Amino acid sequence: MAKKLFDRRAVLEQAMNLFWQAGYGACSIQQLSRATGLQAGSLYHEFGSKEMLFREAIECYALVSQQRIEETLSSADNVVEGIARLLNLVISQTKAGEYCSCFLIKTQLELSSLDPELSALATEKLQLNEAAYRKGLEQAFPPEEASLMAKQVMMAVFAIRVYGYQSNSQDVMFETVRSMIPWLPDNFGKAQSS
Amino acid sequence: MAKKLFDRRAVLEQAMNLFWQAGYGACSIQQLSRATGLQAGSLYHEFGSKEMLFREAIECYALVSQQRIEETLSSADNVVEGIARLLNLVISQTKAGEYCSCFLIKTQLELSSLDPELSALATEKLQLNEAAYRKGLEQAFPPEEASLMAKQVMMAVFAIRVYGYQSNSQDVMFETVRSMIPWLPDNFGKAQSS
DNA sequence: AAAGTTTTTGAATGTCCGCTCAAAATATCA
DNA sequence: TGATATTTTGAGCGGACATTCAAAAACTTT
Repeated sequence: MAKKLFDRRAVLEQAMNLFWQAGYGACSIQQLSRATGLQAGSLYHEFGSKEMLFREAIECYALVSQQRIEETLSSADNVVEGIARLLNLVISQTKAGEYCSCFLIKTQLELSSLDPELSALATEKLQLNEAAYRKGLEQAFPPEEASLMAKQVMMAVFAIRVYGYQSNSQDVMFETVRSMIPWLPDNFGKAQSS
Repeated sequence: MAKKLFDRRAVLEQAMNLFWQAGYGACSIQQLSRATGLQAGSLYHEFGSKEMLFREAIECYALVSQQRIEETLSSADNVVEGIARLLNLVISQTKAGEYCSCFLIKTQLELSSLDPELSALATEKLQLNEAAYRKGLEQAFPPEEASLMAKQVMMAVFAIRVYGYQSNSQDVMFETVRSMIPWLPDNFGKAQSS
């Protein structure tokens, strides 16, 4: 049996980046072919359809975010420090040259009317993120409080992901987030980044 | 000279609703034709191109939001009450059957790569919203504080507009927003709606 | 009612879309 | 090396897209 000549994971990541940047609808098979180095036929042979490729791209993106949250929270001195570090990261990504928000949020908004099922997939993945925050927080706070705090974090992330298009000044966002989530450490936005 | 047979404003609003729901890319001229009752040729005769129609739709949406903010803030007992009322509205819209977030936010995210100019137009309009909040707040707070508070409001609105896809329970959002913006009135989310 | 002007129509145009498939290339196995 | 299995190719398919434009309709003015 002939072996595949490409690295499936690398191809998937290229496709993911393109979908993330351009959106599902605006991303043509030809563009995907160019970006991945695979011909159209090969893409279909490997992934089945544009939609199935997109689903895998979403899964890939969601897995990475989920792991980043879990690892950061468990490796930090305490949960609150970990969350501060994560928010720090989200804010710092805002100043990237080709800023393109969050793949899951973009998908949710783009496809809510056109393809509710795909939109719902993105929603599910975001809920997993929230659950990861909550789980971490429950190790230091009572369940009720942890749940509220997790929602605060999610909403702060959403706010940053959208506000990132408005302002190129991170300082403003640090200050705003700090005042919106009063339980962040005192040094939030003032010390190291990442 | 023959008179036009349609109500330009009504046509524009129908087009705006379709663009708002489906997005720029996913909205075909044929759909717009069906929704507005005008044939493709008439749409081009009147608006020039799909993009120009879209620009007018954005202007229309932005004008309405701007006016709602200004009127609500100036007619309320005090600015903080007015802002509470506006946040109340944004949260309550979340439970609408065909929830579709905010036209400006969706445009910003959809077109940031594909058509930066249109995306920037949406960004400008959102900045006008923030300016309206700030202007209102400056009547009761020092400029520095008013500016921070306006940013808090914007970020809360962004958060709600995105979180609206996650949860069908408004209570959660009321509580979260209240804890994120501590200066809201005590009855926020507990008294009347609208 | 006739002439003049603008609006409205909707078929036609060329482009790009997602997707298919027979043929060619390539790898593995006997 | 030859037989077999899998992957890769890329031209080609029908359809949907934004846009155009000559002709028809509708309205205003004379």
